[in-house]
Amino acid sequence: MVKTRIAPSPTGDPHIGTAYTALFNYAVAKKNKGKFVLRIEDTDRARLVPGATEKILDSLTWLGLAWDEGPIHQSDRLSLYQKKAKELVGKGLAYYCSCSSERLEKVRAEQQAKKEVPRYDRKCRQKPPSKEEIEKGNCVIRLKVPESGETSFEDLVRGEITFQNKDIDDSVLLKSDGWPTYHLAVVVDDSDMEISHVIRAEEWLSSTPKHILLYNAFKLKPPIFAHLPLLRNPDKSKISKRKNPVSLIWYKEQGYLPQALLNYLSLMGWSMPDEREKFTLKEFIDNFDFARVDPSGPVFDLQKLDWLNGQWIRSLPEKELADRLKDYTKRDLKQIEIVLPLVRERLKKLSEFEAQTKLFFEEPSVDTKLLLDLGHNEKETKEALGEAAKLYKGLGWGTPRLEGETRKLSEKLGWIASDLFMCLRIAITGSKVSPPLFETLTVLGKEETVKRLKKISSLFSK
RNA sequence: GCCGCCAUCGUCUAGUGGUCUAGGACGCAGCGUUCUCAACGCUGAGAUCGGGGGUUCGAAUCCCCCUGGCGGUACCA
Repeated sequence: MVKTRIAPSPTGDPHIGTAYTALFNYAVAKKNKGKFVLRIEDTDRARLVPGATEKILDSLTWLGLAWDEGPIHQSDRLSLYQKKAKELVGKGLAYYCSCSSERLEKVRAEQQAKKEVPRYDRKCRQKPPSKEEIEKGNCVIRLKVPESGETSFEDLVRGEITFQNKDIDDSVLLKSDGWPTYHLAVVVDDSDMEISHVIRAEEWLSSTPKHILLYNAFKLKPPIFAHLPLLRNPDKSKISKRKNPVSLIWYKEQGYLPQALLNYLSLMGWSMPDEREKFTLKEFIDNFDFARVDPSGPVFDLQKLDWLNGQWIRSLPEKELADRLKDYTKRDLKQIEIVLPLVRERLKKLSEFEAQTKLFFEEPSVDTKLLLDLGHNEKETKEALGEAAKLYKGLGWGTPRLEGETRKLSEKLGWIASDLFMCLRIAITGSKVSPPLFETLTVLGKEETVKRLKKISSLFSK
């Protein structure tokens, strides 16, 4: 059975890269009617952030990437890793090391000074620490990497990849605090959980041979590997907080739709056979194929995400959109539904809704200078606003009639129609930019419209 | 430094030896529509396919070298 997993570390806010990797893992699992597992890799006790796990769960749920198993916490499996590490020592495939981090640093510094490759000098591999030292508990367990030969594997994205064993360090498997490193835990867990495809970011590519060596040491069959390209900043470096928003919480707060984010992420290093750019998660799953994954690292482009989000906002059923909007505004569902048709095609992100619709619920402040910039003096402007108020007061409400009558008024006043429209727009919305004027008035209502016009009119002297 | 991965418009990409004087999308510019802004439609600018060698009748596509970018090189993941 196909089984994939997403294995984030709770060391900070849920990361866009986690969503990216999760998406591909999810797709592979679903396409093959397999399972998608969530595992929390919380073995680094120093970097643990309280509450981070919950946020990761929330984010994946928000995205709609539901896991079939988990969340499994590595911290619940501590004794298993310890047992496995000792098992390797017993078989002579790993060894205890008592070197202090100070010594390790010193060795590294010397190697670098001599322009050698910085890596563990294998002191304890030659001369193991004494039983007493081991019992004191300050030792780590290291993998005994073969001194010659090579380790290779087939990557679904990149083909066959080979490393020389002499280039591989004797990595720490079990830290002196008794917790496993990533390398040990990932192999123990992926095999234990019967993960069939390890789909992860490219940054793991160079540690994969260590993992293969571990599978060999345990006499286990390695899973299939696929290393996804790394999302990049505009300067091509690995995507990071400093240069790009990376927190999924930010994307949610901004009002990106999960469908749009997932859709955009699918476009990173992958394309539909027919080059369609807007598609659903289901369509992604149905069409997914590793052969279409491009190994080069794509730059994450917020502008294109914005565009795609706008596309999704416009194509979602109105009811569903209104429902989504509830988290981004103080208005209630009924209010949202009334004004939504007027702003929907102007929205790129849900967070913009509040600012764009404020004028319907609260009287805006109006800068009279904007009105005068239209080329009519105070007297003419006051007259126009007053006449409009008078006209509307006795008028049956509705967009076509409002427009028709306002056009007539512009002739009567001697204004260019578009200038008068702009004048009314500013007086009523406080802005030179708004939804279509008469539709806005229709929704605003006669009473409020007349009230606002009168008020602004009264601001000008005769 | 060493090891590995990668290399088509600014960005995301199509392209798997001939249909490519390289197609689409975002962004940008212009035009149209129009009461503003959007949305929408059309047009345009924008890539001698990183460079150099091969292979071949023929290369963006295959091979080699160079260059460049990125990642790894932790008792972090």
